[in-house]
Amino acid sequence: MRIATWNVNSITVRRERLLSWLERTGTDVLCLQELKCDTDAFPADTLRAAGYEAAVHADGRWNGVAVVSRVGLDGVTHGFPGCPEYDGVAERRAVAATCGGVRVWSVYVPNGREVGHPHFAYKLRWLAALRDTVEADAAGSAPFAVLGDFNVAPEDADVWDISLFEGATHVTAEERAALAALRGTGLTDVMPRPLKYDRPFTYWDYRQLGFPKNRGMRIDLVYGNAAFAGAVSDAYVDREERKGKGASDHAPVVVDLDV
DNA sequence: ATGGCCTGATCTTCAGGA
Repeated sequence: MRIATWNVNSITVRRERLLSWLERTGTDVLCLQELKCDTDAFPADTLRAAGYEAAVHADGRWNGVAVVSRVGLDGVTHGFPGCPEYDGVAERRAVAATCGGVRVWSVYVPNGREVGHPHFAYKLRWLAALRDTVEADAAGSAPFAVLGDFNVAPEDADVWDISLFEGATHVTAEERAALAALRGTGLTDVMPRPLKYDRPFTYWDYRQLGFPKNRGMRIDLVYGNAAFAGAVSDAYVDREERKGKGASDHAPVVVDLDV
């Protein structure tokens, strides 16, 4: 089974690229983030014609997540209990489904904006609530994974130059501790291989030639339980998809499983 | 990779992204 996660930065703009990419890679299950559309506007019909079902949790301008599968889609869960609100709004940042015997969460962790900003505290609360949500499945014997845009670089090596991140979000001890707590439920960081250079970055800013200069970050992660991680035969970042006009600023992370 | 942001809405200007 080929399973992947991709922050598409607008499903509306990325629709044709997405369809071509699914066909090119033969991906069975795809977790999507930052749809930037209403649930009604999600191209479910187009995907169905290509053989994929979709579980969509989206609310318009920002956020929005989905699980797209051609190997079944059961037990769909929109959001999770105890998910914190921001500014009184329950943002749509998580959706789960069981696809071909593998249970997956597609998550879009809040950005945090700046250290000390209310959004930063929200980000930490959100990760803590996610940890509580996945605890039972992570400890289970069935293959399970949380995939998505975590908006945290787990290690200093996961950004192109750590010296430029002094005081910035995405690399703080608090954010990394929240990720460590999540892993503490029994999840392993499935490290993808880069197709070029030495580190598997998944995001490059649109600005200032970030991609050509490889000023990237590894913030799109696959956290799998023992059954999931033990079945991984390959994992890579598809940086080819970051190239050219009309690319998302994130590249897909692809994982092959022997299940 | 052949370049020095992109997206959607509050819509020609701005918030948010990270």
